[in-house]
Amino acid sequence: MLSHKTKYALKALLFLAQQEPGYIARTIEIANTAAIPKKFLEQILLDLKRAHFVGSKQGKFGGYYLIKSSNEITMADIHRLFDGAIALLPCASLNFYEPCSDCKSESECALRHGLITIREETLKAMQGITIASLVKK
Amino acid sequence: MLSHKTKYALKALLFLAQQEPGYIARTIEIANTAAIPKKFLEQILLDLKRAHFVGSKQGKFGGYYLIKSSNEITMADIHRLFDGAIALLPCASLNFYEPCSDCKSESECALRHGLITIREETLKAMQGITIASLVKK
DNA sequence: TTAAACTCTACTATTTTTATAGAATTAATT
DNA sequence: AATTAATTCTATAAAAATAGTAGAGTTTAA
Repeated sequence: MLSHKTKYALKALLFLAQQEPGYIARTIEIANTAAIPKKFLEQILLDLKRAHFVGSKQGKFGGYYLIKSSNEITMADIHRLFDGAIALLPCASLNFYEPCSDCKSESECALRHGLITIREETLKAMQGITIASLVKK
Repeated sequence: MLSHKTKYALKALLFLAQQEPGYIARTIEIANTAAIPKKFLEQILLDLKRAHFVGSKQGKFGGYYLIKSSNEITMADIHRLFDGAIALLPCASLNFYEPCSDCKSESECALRHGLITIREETLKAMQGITIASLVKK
């Protein structure tokens, strides 16, 4: 399941993607439209900025805007940024790999093979969904 | 990501599936082999029993055994039992459906469509992995 | 100089997860 | 009947993660 943080991030990106090119949206505007607690959204937008999905303009009349094309931002990207691994266990993860402490031999682990298959399919699906594809529907 | 509970449940089922037909395994035996805290495993086995995946024999020489064929127990089943919905949000879930409180119109929700697509693919993959298929590898 | 915005760090409250404890019950054996 | 060894059940506790809040600092336009 997605955390609220990831859900809020997606809603914020969706909002930004629907604005005119060049438009700078204030946090409060996004918060009100997308029903997100404002102070919580501030942190999320800052994280999105640090990950180079959005840009910001400071000071009066400042705000946020997309700097990455909405068809290059996938569900997988945002999930990984806020909720971490797509895989069901770290041992089956590409970006958040960690060996299991209780696993004797990884290559002989019965579970891992199945989890890798599931991760491959889920990742494929999540990479197929972009902010742009969501806006279009 | 899977909770420890779900991971432990899968390891316990994997253990049971690898025993001779008719064999009754004690909790402590499963716990030691699969590296699961014994008291935690007791709860898990009880849940698996209530969900009719395993049966139990009480008293001396009692224990647990599979009552469902290992090729009829899928990753999706066990995930749902312990970790709940496969979908990324309740509004996109089949078995744990709940409307979003902050969503005006579900049919117009941009996010939901994508989440349903992802759930369909993930579910398909998870239903394709069974305890039997894991044991075989 | 003021107003309005983002930036940053710290904190707190809540919920969920991960166990642990211990008494009660059941059944086989002696 | 007593003993032993197992499951069953409820309650509790400790730890971690999540969700949200507070407030001071910085930046920029007017």
